[in-house]
Amino acid sequence: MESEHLEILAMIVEKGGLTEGAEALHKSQPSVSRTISLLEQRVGAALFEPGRRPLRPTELGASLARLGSRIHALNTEARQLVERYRKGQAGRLRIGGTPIFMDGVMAAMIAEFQNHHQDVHFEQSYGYLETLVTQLRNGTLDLAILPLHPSQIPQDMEFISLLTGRNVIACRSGHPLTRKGMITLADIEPFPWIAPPADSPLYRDLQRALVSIGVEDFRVNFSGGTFASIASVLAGSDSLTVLPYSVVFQTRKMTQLEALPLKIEHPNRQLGLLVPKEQAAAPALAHFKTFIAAQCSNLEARIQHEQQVTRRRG
Amino acid sequence: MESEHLEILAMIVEKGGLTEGAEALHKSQPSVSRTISLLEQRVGAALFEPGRRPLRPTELGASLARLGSRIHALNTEARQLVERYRKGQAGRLRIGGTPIFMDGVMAAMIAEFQNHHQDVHFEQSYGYLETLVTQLRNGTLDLAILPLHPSQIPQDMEFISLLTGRNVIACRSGHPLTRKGMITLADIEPFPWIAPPADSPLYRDLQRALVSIGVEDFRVNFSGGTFASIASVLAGSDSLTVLPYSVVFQTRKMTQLEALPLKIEHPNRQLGLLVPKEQAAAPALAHFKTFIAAQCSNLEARIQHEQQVTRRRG
DNA sequence: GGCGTTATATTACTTTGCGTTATGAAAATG
DNA sequence: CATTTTCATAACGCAAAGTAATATAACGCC
Repeated sequence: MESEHLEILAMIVEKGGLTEGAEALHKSQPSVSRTISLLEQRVGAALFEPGRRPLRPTELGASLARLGSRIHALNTEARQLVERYRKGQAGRLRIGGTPIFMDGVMAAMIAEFQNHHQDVHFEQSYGYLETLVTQLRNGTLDLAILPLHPSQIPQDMEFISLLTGRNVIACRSGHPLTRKGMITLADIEPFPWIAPPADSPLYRDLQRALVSIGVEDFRVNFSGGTFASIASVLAGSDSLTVLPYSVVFQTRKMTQLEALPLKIEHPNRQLGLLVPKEQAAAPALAHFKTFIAAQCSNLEARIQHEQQVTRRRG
Repeated sequence: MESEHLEILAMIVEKGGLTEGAEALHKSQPSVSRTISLLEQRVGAALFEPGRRPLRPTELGASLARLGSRIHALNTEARQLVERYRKGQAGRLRIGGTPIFMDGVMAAMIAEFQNHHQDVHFEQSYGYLETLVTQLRNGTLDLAILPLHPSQIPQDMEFISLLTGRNVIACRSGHPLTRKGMITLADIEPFPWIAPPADSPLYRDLQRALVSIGVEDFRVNFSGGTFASIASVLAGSDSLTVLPYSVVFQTRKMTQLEALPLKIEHPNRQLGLLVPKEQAAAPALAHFKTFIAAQCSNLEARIQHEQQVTRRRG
């Protein structure tokens, strides 16, 4: 017994006649007539009362029609799912990236994206360049978010630059150092440092940044945590750390952080979005890419604007 | 998008491969392979990760497979329904008959039948010869239960005789008359009568029976009710009425009734089962017919047996 | 009851798609 | 790197579904 036939039966019963049913199914009347004949033959019993003009189903016919109707509903659901998937309104995006930036900037943007695309399901994970590229290649990840130097972009990948990778020294708002105009090496010296995970690019950034401003020896009193723990420790102490400015800017209200007005060496990298150069990417991915690009462009503009204001004031 | 294809997809995902899936579906591997290709083409997206040997579904493929699996479950349900219908274990039987006999004898037998055929649904109604035959003819009834004289059997109907239509005078057990050996006309005279609905054959039976034993004028103190109300009134008073003996016999424990040992004229009729001479009757009907015939034959035997015992004693 | 209208069944024929076997290609396995 | 396993493709026959044209049956209406 074919599901298709049950659906046809259901439509005929619903519409109350072969002719109307055939019309609703965009088929000819003889076609559905024969389908019913075939079905009756296979079932071995009449599905419609014989010799009745307003074609009325038998009990068995009505029961089968109910099942057919439920099958049809599921089929419709499948069609709608495909439709939404095609439009990028449904599906699954597996996104991986460097922990601090994912937590500090992307999470909020993903939330905003889901306000417009409710049925897109995100699977977020963390990682650095090598693992991310591997995962992108073997298809366990749909896109990666990470800081990258142009020379590091793999041949088989597309990199969309989102934000300049500028780092800053971050501290709690109200930190003693924020009250000073010019900050010297000696001013910084007393405060302990929070370090990101030792295998992260940000950790190397921290080292190089401190070297660049002359700090040779620094005391680390917290390391290895995620952004949430770093932010908490930072907000509850006078510790310092190095963070992407975008992260500080985006989360400063919630985390009570601010950036010290101290130029530190920043690596020549761009925070951006890495995806395989595939043709068969999930439709939702395209939407997400343009959405994130727009959000980050907006964020960059707000950062620029604030810097101009600060410069004028200072 | 065809439900059939979704079912195939579901099976492949469930079994974890084209080969196993094809086997489970009793099809060849190339066949299901092409079905999936076609489905992917129509959907416009990959349903399985490309270039993977233990064929793994994509997110979309898995979602569609879940729907396909539910469709398959419904299809299976439909097949099982048909199967049970064929075996007479499912379906609907619309049964109509004369009220007293339906309530007094048939209802208990239907209950017993349903112990063996749980999914057979009964729609019971009441009526007399004319309406019943009409309903059988226009297909709003599957079978009728009624008393019938052989000459009354319509040409296009089959009549299965179940019980002799013998009537008795019924009263509550413990009624004053039950203590007498021989009952005379004068004994009966003081008691009021309960009459069945005036349009019922039983009402005419009552009249003729009383005339036959010489009662010319009788007092009716209750009429028109169903068997339940007749039985209640009978049990709660010293009234008399005329009932088929099978009804009294079958329900005497529950209703506290008994029959007076008084021969009354009984019409030359058989209580039986009337069905149209159709070829396409519901399979459950055949089962029901033989079941009821057996039950009634059994009932008749028990009645016969009791009569012999009573005769010997008296 | 005969008659027109309407709905369904039937017929004849074409096309589509599903089934098969045989065979090739690609990925995993050792 | 060879072997095995698993999937994709090709070629072809057949069942079934599509069509238009037409016959037939049920219903309603004088």
